[in-house]
Amino acid sequence: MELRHLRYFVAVAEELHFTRAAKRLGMEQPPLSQQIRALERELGADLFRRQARAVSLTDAGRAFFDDARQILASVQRATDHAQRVARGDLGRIRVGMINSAPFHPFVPRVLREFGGKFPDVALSLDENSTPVLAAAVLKETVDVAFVRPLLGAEPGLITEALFDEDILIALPQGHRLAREKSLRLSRLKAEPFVLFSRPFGSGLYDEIINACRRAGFSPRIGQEASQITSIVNLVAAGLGVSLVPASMQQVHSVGVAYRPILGDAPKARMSLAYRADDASATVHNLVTLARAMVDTMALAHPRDGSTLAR
Amino acid sequence: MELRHLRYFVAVAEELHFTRAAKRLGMEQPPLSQQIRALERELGADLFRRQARAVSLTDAGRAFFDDARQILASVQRATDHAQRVARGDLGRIRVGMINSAPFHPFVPRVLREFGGKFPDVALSLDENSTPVLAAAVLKETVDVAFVRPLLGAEPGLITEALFDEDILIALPQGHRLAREKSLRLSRLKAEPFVLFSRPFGSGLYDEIINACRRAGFSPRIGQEASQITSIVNLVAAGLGVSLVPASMQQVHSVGVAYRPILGDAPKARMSLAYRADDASATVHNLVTLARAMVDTMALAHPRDGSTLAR
DNA sequence: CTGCCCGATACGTCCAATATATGAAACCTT
DNA sequence: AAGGTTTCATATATTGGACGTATCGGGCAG
Repeated sequence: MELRHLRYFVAVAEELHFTRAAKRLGMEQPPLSQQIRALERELGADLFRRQARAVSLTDAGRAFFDDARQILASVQRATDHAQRVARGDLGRIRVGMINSAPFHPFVPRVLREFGGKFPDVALSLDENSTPVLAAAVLKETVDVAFVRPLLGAEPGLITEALFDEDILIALPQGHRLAREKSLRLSRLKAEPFVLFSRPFGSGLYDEIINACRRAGFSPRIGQEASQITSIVNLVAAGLGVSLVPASMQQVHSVGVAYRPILGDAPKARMSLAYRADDASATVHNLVTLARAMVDTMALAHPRDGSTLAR
Repeated sequence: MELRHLRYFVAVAEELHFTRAAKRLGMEQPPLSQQIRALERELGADLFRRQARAVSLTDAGRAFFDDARQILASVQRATDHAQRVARGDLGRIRVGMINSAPFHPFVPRVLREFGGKFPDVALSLDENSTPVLAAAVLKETVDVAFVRPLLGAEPGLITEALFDEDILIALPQGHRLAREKSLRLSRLKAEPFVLFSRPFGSGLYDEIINACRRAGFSPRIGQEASQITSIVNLVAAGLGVSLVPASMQQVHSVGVAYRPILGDAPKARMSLAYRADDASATVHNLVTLARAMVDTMALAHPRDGSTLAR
């Protein structure tokens, strides 16, 4: 049995007239009659009663009619379905993001825009550190991730820079250095630092350490934390100073004073990571959308502490 | 798109290997590849990713896989479905029956047997008078009916005699004539009769009137009723005598005395009525079953007041 | 580098779906 | 009652497309 048989059968069942049905199907009547006969032979049951001037459905025909229409509708649905998935109009995307990402307006904005454009794509989120996210993308438990720089290149993983964000000095409120409007890095030489613990760290860690080195000192690590929010909390508690992405100003304005860096300053790069061999349209759509939004963001706020990285 | 494409696609999706799938489908690999390509072209979406040594499903392929399997299962179900309906294994039958039918053990027995043999055939019942049932069968609101004789033959309606049932004299308990064990019809000459009103009557009415005529009198109609149970009730109330099928003995043994007729006696014939052009297997099954049960009934109770009519 | 695995491509064959022509039955018209 | 019309079935020819055979080509392994 082929779908052709079902299409022909439904046409005849609807018209109850072979000649008219054939016309509607864009074919001649004899082959239509033949195909219906073949279908009946295969089923081992008559579907029509051919009376003198009236074609009517048998009981089996009536039963088969309902089923056949449903099947044809299912085929149509399956086709649409597959096409939508192929276009990325329908499906699922698992997005990873570094813990600091939600505080930069860009990331939530991209996700909101994506959700508006592709309402039938289920979006699931996973907040984590950059190395964990990179591994998750390669393991295919996450499709695309907003990450900070990796320590090294991962084969099969594309990390596409989106923008560079300024890094600010985070000081406990009331700290001696907080009286200044802006500071050179070297001023932090004697201060205890609150930073990522290395194994959890991203390339951002190296970026900061190197900037300190260039400023002539090696930061004294007082406290370690694995998440950016914890770092801000420790600074607020007066346990040390830190260097954090500008977008962290959004949190904890009480307890923490953020000051720009004078002179040679490190940058916090935000990148999009995804599998090099990922053919998924949803991922492609998200990446494309993010790229486009980076451009419009640059036009809208040319000097908001972020600069184009591409 | 044809079901062939879905079958091929499902095979490849299950094997993730064109050559193996082709073998499983009993064909060669090149035409299989071609058909899959054609399917992909028609959908406008790739279903497989052909890597060096590994075939895998794309997102669209995964979506289509689920749908395709369901469609193929639906086709199988529709086929089974139609075949079962054609065999009369599945469906519906609307059975009509004359009001007196439920009191003869035969009718409920046939229905019980039918329900046991064809549990997936929904059985609906309609109790009514013979002419109403005959009209209902022709109008196709009833498929088959247990009826008494019709006044005349109806074109397109087959009435197939099942058995003839004795007719008894129904007397009010304590009636003068109830002292007799059995009576000639002529003894009822002076009695007021309780009978069907003519328009509602079946051929049974004529049968009774004619038997009385043969016995030398025309029955004096005292009361009329449209249903056999009402007639028995009126007799029990002492409003007259009547002639009723023997199976009515089952009701109202108090209040009514039933006496056999001596000599020339009318018979109550039970027939099965159905449309001459009815091709329905359920109807055929019921009619065949009823015929067979008439035969076994005759063997089991050769002298129970019913005689074979065929 | 060579051999092998496996899907794609090229091309010929053949069947089956279709078209054309005609038949047959039933109903309508006159 | 005869002829015409409608409508589905049958007969036969045609053709397109599904399939098979042979071969290619890319990539991985040994």
